[in-house]
Amino acid sequence: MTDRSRFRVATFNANSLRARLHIIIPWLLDKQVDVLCIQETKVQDQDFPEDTFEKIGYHVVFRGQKSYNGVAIASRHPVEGISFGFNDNERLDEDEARLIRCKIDGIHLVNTYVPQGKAIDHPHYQMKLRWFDRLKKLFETDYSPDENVLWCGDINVAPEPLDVYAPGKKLKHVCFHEAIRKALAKVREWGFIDLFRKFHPNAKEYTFYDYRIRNAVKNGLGWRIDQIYTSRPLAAMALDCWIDLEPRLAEKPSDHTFLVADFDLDH
DNA sequence: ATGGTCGACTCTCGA
Repeated sequence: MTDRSRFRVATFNANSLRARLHIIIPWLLDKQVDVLCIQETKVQDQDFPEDTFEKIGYHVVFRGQKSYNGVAIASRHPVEGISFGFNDNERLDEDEARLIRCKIDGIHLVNTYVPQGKAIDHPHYQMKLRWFDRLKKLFETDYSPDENVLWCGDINVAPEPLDVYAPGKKLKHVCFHEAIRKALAKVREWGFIDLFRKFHPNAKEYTFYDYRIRNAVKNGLGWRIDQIYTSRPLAAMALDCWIDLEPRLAEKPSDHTFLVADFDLDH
């Protein structure tokens, strides 16, 4: 896996980028990652640790806000066509800190931090439902399923019962409620392949473990709410997709893990 | 598992 055609992409909800640099920087170097999509950076642009990434050979593009949200993409390859948020007429300021797009090595990348939604009877849940509708429109208007498109990030939805522990008890949870799973399914209908599921159809593996649950990893009390989706042509070039628990097992852990995918861009 | 822990920032909110 050292040939030039190998392309490794990862996604990570940092829950404060600056608080996770001790995990992210060594990991990028150790795992030879080409592109890392980051969510919940929780850092304003003027305070972004750009030098830390530049020093290890990564370009980084980002948009953040104080305390909440924030997205970034770190890349060893040149980054083109950077944009933030949606282009529709429902624009919210925070959308720019939740959706970042660019093109790297001929691959169209969309990195999202989907709103969590709070509770199914809260206005934020309606906003979350609309967010997926807007995302579906964005893919329909700006991309073709024939292109190499990769959409990843903290999707904040477990797509299927297999993707959350005790699914029967999560039916009213904003990350598993029927309406939100249907909204996500409609975006997926654009032509996306869920890469983790492509390679691990029956795996009960999760990308997020709540801090508040003791021994959550050991007891399998997690959620697969971070995902990497690709168009069919790009999925055909995928070699594997897996969850790296390193951030969750670190001495000063994160609640999310790394989700990684490898591609052979020559095939 | 049926509670609780982090991170950012004021002290309580968001996840």
